[in-house]
Amino acid sequence: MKIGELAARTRVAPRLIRYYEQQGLLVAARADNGYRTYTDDHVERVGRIAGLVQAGIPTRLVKVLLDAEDRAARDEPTCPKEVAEQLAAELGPIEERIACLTRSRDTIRGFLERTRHEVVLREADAGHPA
Amino acid sequence: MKIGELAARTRVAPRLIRYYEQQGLLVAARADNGYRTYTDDHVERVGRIAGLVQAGIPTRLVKVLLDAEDRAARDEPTCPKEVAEQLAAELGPIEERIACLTRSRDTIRGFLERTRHEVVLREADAGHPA
DNA sequence: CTAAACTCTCACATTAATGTCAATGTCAAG
DNA sequence: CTTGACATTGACATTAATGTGAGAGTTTAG
Repeated sequence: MKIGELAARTRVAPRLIRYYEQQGLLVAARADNGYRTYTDDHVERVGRIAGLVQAGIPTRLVKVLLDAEDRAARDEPTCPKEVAEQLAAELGPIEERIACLTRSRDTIRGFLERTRHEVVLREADAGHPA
Repeated sequence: MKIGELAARTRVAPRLIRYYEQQGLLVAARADNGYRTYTDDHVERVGRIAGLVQAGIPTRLVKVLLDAEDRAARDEPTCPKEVAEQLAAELGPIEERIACLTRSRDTIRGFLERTRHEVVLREADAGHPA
């Protein structure tokens, strides 16, 4: 598929897909005409990249992470010591982010539950007003 | 306490603490001399702000979130419909971020486990080489 | 064949979060 | 009282992620 379809499927702007490629997070084959061509695998890859970037992971680290995932997927647990150190250094901050977001998620859920009840009550009132 | 201590305790630069205040995420009392003064509560607050910002939540939304948490803490489940909508809109993206980060966390953990084993093995080899 | 829709590259603008520096004021210790 | 550490404000710089537009080639539908 071409970049437009990939963009549509991932809801990531073509501009960004090219940017991610430029940052080395993504490799795209080229058709004879120079157009980038992608496979279904790229859909997941781009989604993952965008997710991590939106979660505040800078592209430089996203690269390290995805490289690690790629190796894991290929059952290649070998990983240069230096990379392992980078990963280890990221673990803490990532866990903090998860904790922070989880807490906010729970807060929001709590609010929405109560709000939904209120709405229901209000609708009930509207249904049979005094 | 003054801004320096708060910065040290939260590991957030004074520059940013002031920035967060300017964005309305934080209210600081002022001493007679104009110095900002903080309480212990601010330590947690600033930590939370920094955590969310680093998790990719823009300050504008952090404000909405923290306002909600404040209300929840005060048992004030009332919340303008408009705010509830904003919260609802954030929920999805936040969950995605959590999912993304969680996956990366697991990948990293897996790697580190295996790496640790390798290191141990290598050390063992070093201990009694052929 | 032609027009519209896509693609390419390149350049420039923007936004948010942050760093940095300068000029000034305050405070605490010697 | 002076010096050094810290605070204040304000201006300016930077970085990363993104938006935007131009100019040129490609493809597809009519």
